[in-house]
Amino acid sequence: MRSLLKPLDMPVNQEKILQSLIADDLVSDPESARGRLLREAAGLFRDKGYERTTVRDLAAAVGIQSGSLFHHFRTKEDILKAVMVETIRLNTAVMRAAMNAAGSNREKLKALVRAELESINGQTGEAMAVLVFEWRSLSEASQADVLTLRDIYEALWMTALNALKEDGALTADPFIVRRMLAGALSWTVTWYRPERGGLTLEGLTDQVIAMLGLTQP
Amino acid sequence: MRSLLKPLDMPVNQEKILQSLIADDLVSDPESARGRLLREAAGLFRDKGYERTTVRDLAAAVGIQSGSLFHHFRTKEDILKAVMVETIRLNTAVMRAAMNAAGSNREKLKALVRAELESINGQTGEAMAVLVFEWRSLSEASQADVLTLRDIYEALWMTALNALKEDGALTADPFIVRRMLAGALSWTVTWYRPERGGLTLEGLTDQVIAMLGLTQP
DNA sequence: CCTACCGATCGGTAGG
DNA sequence: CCTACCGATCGGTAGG
Repeated sequence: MRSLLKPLDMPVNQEKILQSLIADDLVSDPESARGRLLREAAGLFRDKGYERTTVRDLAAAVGIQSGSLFHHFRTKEDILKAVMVETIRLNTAVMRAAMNAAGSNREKLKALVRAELESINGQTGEAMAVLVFEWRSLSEASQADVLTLRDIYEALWMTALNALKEDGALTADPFIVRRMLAGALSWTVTWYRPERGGLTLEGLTDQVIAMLGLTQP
Repeated sequence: MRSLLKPLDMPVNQEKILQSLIADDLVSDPESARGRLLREAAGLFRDKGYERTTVRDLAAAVGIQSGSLFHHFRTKEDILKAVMVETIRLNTAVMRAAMNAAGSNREKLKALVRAELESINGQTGEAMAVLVFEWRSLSEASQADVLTLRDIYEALWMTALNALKEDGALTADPFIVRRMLAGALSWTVTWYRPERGGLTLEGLTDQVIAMLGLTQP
């Protein structure tokens, strides 16, 4: 298994990052049977919720019989867990790349905000929403596993926010700021509709940064 | 039916507001059979989710048989809807009182932030969490009804934020600020644990206000 | 508010 | 990956 860290000093390139993760078997190939199922599952879980989505719904979405699902996954819950695990892995890699590509600490934070907004409102948005709204449906054992991955993801944010605090650019507590940002950015999935025109992702990012009231560099 | 607006020019007093709403039949008496069921339902819906909570769970929580539930509510979904409707009614009244009791526009915003944090992390917290996390489980018809009530609630926030914008104290867009605040404040239910010591509700409120970067009055 | 029960649907399995 | 099926559980009802 190659290192998750290796390709990340290159410019942000989601496709390259994805290919690298697939090669390391950290994320399923979206065109494999497993990959397609996980993508459909993310969509269904987000739209109907995990509990309302039946194994028959999942099977129908990829055109197989419900009994055949259990050839790929031991239980329905394993599917939920896989959606979450692969989503965090991909997003951690993307966020790290975005952060490393940025220069100043201020730019690093902006890159994180923008990347998280992109994750939530872009292609992986369904899966990100599942992570937020279906947490309770995960067994405690699975929660613990996913939390380990989430800690790595959150450490990225804390690195950027702590650096800004040390610079004196941030007055509020970095931990609190991150928790508030996590809620605020996740919540955009319920109201932000870029395709309807109006605010662009860049504009939304600027609004978030402006709201944080960082002192000028 | 007396007006929802009448008692709200007096100082904030949750108990008085609750009694007034009960008298007007807008909220169930917490000691009535219906009121007790709704409170238990809110707790179960938050802990297990609406779908995982069975009518047998609900009945057991108030010490009756599952068939008897349908004497009080026509369907399980009606229980979810009632939890949401009564929660918004109560919180709208409480928020309005908090806002009216405040002097400056800046103080009004702070009062709203504090009151919403109290709602989310206090006695009605379970029900507030249900409103956030179980929205999808509500039928479209019920969603429309609840949205009508939520619009009134949100109008309170927009009044306060628009006033600050006109004062020149707020630089960001009021609508965006409210959406971000809605997410950030709701999300506290997942991590903020005042009983563990550390940050008080007042302290948390201050952090939120500081984060908004309002220019000094 | 209880007893007794229903039709439907659920996640999952066996054997190919 | 399919066919055929299972035991369990679900929301809700009838009649008192």
